[in-house]
Amino acid sequence: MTEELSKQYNPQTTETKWYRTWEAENLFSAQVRPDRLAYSIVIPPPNITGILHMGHALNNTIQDILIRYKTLRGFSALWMPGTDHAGIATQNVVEKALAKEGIKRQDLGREKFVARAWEWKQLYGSTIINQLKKLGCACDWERLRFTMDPDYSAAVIEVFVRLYEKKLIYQGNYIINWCPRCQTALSDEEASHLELQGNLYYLKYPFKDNPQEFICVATTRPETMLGDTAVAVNPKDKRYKKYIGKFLILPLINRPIKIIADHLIDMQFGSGAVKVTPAHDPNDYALGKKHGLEFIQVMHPDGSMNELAGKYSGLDRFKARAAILDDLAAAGLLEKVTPHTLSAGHCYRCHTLVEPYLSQQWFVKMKPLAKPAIAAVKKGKIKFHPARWTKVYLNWVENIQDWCISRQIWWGHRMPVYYCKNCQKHDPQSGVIVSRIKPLQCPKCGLEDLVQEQDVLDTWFSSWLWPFAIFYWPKENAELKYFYPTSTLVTGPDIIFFWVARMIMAGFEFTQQAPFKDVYLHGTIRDSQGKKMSKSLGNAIDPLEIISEYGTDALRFSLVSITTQGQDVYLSKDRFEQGRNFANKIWNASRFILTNLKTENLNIDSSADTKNTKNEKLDIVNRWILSRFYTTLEKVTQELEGYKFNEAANRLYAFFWHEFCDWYLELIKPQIDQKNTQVVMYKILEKYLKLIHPFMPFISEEIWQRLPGAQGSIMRQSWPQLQKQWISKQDEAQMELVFNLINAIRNMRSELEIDPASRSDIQLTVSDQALRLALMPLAGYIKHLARIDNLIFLENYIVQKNQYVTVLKDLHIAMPLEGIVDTAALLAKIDLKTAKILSEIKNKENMLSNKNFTNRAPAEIIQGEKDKLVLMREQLKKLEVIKNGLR
RNA sequence: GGGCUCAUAGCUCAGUUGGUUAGAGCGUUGCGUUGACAUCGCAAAGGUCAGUGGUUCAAGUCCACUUGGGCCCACCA
Repeated sequence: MTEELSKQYNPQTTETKWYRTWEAENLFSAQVRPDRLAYSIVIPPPNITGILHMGHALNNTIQDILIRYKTLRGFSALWMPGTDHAGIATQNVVEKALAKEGIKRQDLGREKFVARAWEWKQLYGSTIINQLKKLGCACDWERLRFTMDPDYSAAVIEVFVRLYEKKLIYQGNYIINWCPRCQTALSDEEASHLELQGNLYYLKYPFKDNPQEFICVATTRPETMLGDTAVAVNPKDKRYKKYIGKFLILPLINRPIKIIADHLIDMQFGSGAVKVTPAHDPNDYALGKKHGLEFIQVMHPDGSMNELAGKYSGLDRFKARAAILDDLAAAGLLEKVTPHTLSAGHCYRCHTLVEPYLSQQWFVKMKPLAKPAIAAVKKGKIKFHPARWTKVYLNWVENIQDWCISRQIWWGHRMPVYYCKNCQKHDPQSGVIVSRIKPLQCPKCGLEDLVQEQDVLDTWFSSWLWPFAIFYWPKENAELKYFYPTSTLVTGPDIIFFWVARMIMAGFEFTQQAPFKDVYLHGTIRDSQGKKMSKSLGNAIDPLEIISEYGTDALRFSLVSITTQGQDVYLSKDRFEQGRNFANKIWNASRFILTNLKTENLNIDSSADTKNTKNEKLDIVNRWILSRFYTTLEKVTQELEGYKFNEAANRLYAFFWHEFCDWYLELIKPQIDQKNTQVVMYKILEKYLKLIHPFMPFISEEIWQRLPGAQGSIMRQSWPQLQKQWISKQDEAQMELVFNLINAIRNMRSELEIDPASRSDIQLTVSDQALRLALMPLAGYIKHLARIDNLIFLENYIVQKNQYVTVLKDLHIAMPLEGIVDTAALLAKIDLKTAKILSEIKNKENMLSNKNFTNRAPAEIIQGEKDKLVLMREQLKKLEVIKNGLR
């Protein structure tokens, strides 16, 4: 070793060094290689406004594990990176920045505003990309895409035009979710329903021909009453039957409205009479259409009341509500107010209460697109992991509603729709032109008076093309052919509807294929209270802070080790200590191995473990660790293939710490210069580094580079081959017994409070001859780790005074007592053990005397139970003997 | 209203198709020694597996219900 290794692992210097090297050496780049199988993942593109949070950290760590693992397994593994323009989110951020300068977006105008947004994107849009690099992500950065790249935008336009031509896109006047703050339409998915503590207001509407009499209606949104155009009752309702067809006077506005009948009205709810506001409520809209009612809109897009709201015009909707209630109360028309919980949509970007609003928007007809997306999942062409999400997905796709895709913002893909002003004079519909490129003149009238649609497309209308548009679809090309369909999608269940389902639909519609085979859905990261971790709640643990405090590998390992498949993650900061300590453990074990390695011992090529026939040349300790290593390799491989990342991580942790370090390295210390031991020790470390590399890329590379046999980056190595011939249950069982023996002796010493520095003598009685002969060669190990001077093997136990004896299966471990010993305390302990064994024996006896059990249980289970009983009885007998010895 | 999910050691959680005496990390207690590691080692304490009932030779594991968390979907105004 030319360089001293420090006592502690220092992640900071290591991480930046290796990430730079990997980038410089182009190790993230995946090529189209016909000689290899392709494995590909497209990143869920983070918003350009995004800042790395724990959700990203988990999501991208999992993807990185898959990519690094598949690369080691010999796939041409591509991780496609990119960012999302995030229409509303980005527009809001840019507007906020402008507000600091005292500018509104309207002051700038569309063009200048969009220019400012691009500027913002250039400045801050890759923040998250740099943060992903700190996480160690092995993305092919040269292929970085953005949802508003020119090619990508062309794909979006292409898709719009194709759907329009198939009549799957239409324009119409409907009630949509409107965010009065963002001043744009939202899709149903973008309006997240939150429970609100509100009131049910009972309003009295007087009859037109008899103003002394009233019908009472119940509403949660009294301000919309200004737009009422009817009152509806159930035709079967005896209370109101006689009034159907009569007129009421809408208070405050004094407009006559008709009483209509519809069996959709629930007689039980409220007063049984419903005010109908077709322009401000989706149900009322349907009623309005059905009964030919007038649609009166009383609100501006910003949520304030408009000129049709009479004296309330100009008031914000909530102020208008208060004023209207006051006025109704003053007029004696507010019958009562009862508390009422309701759930109402809130803008998923700014959390403002969404207003159902009648407006002209563009929609995608989803039912035809859903068909193949349903079939593919049902047939298992696409699999969800964990499978329970399949049901959630299917439930949504099978009940899919049309998708409102137009947004009244400026940042995004402007719709490829043009209006001919001339044609629209005669008929609004005939003036609509949908075209891939801006037409110079109207194809119908030939005039050049064309304007482009102001609206942009929903951000998700570009994201749903991600898996193929990222590969320059619709252009035919080698990448698309080779890497698409992609292999695995890794994301959170919160965007199954927004994104996953729509990608599946787009995949089938535009490429006739499923865009991916597996969908792995990880849990949501929550704080220790179970709340979703988010910046706005102030409960977030910043991954970058964890990286600088504990290291990236520690962050990654800790996160993954607590992510049970699909289960939410409750996180507190101290979890990351485990990862940091583990990295340090790997570091120090490697340091120990490397400083004790005699390179001349290593004929790397003729490594002992690859030859099946040389078994007997290795002693059991080396055979044992090889057996354990290959068992670990086999299981970890299975677990990674099955997306059980936490199980793989915890297995790797337990193997390295408790088997390799705690037992193996301690056992071999006295024989560390022995050639076979050197080879095995080195080989295990070398292979282990590859297994841990997907989880902890930095430390594994750092140590890898210090191995005498290392050539090139660990990223370019291959996953170890499983050598089943090394897996030996017999060797494992024998070592297990040695460990139990050592533990028992340590335990005795601890119980007897023997000075740790001193050494003891042990008489070990093993009646089974074969076992005795097997254990005798291992005496050296036992003496070494249990701190024993003289270890004497006996065939038959002889009761002796002044001995402390423990029973382990059918072994007797006897230790001479020296000095003053609290015999009473030892006896008490033995009594406790005796009592425990007695009750267990009783249980077993009951079990075995039960004919139902002996008749029905499998033979090997019964035999196992019998063996146990025999062993227990032996133990009991021995405990009795020991007791007598102590007295 | 429908659906999903969770309840196991003081805390955070594992526990594969039912089959040893139910595990880990952290925390706690005691002791610190062996040719890497105090971000460490050794030992110990700590559990009626939320409750009730059922299926079974056998239930933490399967079923039903109950209680208490969390989440999603749905147009009762």
